[in-house]
Amino acid sequence: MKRIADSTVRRLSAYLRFLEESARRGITTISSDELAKRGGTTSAQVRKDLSFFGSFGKRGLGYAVDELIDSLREILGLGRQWSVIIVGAGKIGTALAQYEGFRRRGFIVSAIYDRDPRKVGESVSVTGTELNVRDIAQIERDIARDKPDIAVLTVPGEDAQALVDRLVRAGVKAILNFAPVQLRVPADVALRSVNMAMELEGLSFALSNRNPTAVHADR
Amino acid sequence: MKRIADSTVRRLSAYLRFLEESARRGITTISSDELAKRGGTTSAQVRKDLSFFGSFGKRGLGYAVDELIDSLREILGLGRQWSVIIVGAGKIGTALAQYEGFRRRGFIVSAIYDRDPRKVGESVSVTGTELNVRDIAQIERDIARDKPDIAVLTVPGEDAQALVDRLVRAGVKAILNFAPVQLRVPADVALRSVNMAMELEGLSFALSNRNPTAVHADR
DNA sequence: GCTAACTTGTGAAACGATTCACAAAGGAGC
DNA sequence: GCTCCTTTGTGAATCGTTTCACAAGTTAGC
Repeated sequence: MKRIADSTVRRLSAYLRFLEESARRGITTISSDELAKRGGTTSAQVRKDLSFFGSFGKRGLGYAVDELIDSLREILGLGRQWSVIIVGAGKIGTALAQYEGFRRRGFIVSAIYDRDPRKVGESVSVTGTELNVRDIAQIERDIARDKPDIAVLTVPGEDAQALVDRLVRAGVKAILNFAPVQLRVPADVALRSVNMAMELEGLSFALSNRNPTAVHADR
Repeated sequence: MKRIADSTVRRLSAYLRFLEESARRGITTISSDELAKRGGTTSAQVRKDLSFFGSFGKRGLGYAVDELIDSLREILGLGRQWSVIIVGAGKIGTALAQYEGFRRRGFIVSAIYDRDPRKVGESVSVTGTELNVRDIAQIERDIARDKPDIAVLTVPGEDAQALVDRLVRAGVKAILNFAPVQLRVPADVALRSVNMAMELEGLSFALSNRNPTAVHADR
């Protein structure tokens, strides 16, 4: 029961994406080396990543594309649909709600919230349907009733930690945070943060230090 | 000079954010331990991170908040303004253009592009001003003339690599990618990627494997 | 059935990042 | 000036991840 590194999980996602593309092109078999080239890593890394979960290849031959896709989807928990709520109906929140890539991968946006009374009741078109913005005041009740799997947080930084605390208390076990702050959650809650200001600062640093520091990081 | 790890740069951003908050609250001095608590790390880590760039504290006392803010801004290259172009005027591109956090930190959106003729010419309100969506066809000419520092890529995955190649050929040295694909750039171009599908898959994995029993056992 | 060509799966080695632990330095009280 | 308390800066130890290197399994050709 080994702990799987975050970087490993990210690479598995990348492999899956490339495998799906390969399948669409009719490729049926692929080697760890081909997979590595496209994922920007090495064949040993690919094999090591997969070896945490079992052995999926055939020596001398490589991996069966369709089988490996199935295995990776299983490993990543993509064999089912996940329901997602979006907390914060600002520009980014509504843009995410409308991003069809989510639905395509099984992440279904089931509700969107804001605390601004002027926004509550407004209609947001989510791929395939329409959702009305709900009042954040009712979020605890809704969570108790609907048991969403994942909350996406797109509120101003000042409000983020207080909202996370409410979400966690209400029983949310996975949060994707877009607010530009460092959040604290209990150990049993999964948290990922996307901090665009931080990414831009990373680029700023790279541009300012264009010495040997070959910053070429695509996680 | 030693190569600075990506994780270090991210933490420096986090320290800076917390320091700015502390300054607003009137705190003038801070220890590595306080800084660590808030950044979710350890005091030794904080001191090590800073030690790559010099020695900024006073033994027995800690760090002067204002001085450390200045030093970090200098290190991260935030002592100047950076001009940013946004490539792709879809939902996410326009949402980012309007995100005022960028401007506040010195990242000025100077142009936004799309290839859809119906979008070209449309007006997008960027904090403080208005920008007209330009035709991607003219992006090489514009880059040669305006020399933007950073390009933010918010186009569909299928188009992303081809566009990156054009941007790189035109002389762009830093790219922030939002397309859900693994991009290749030359070593002298800084690249950061934000892949929301990958983040959601990371949460999916965490939710699926949270009874840490099923994950791997044998050998 | 044998050989050659290939590719996986995996211990071991190398590498890189984090944490430890402590000497050095600054401030406060007397 | 001396002692005590605090906190930095940093070499050394530790820990975790990546890369190496090779035995073992698979296919193809003859």
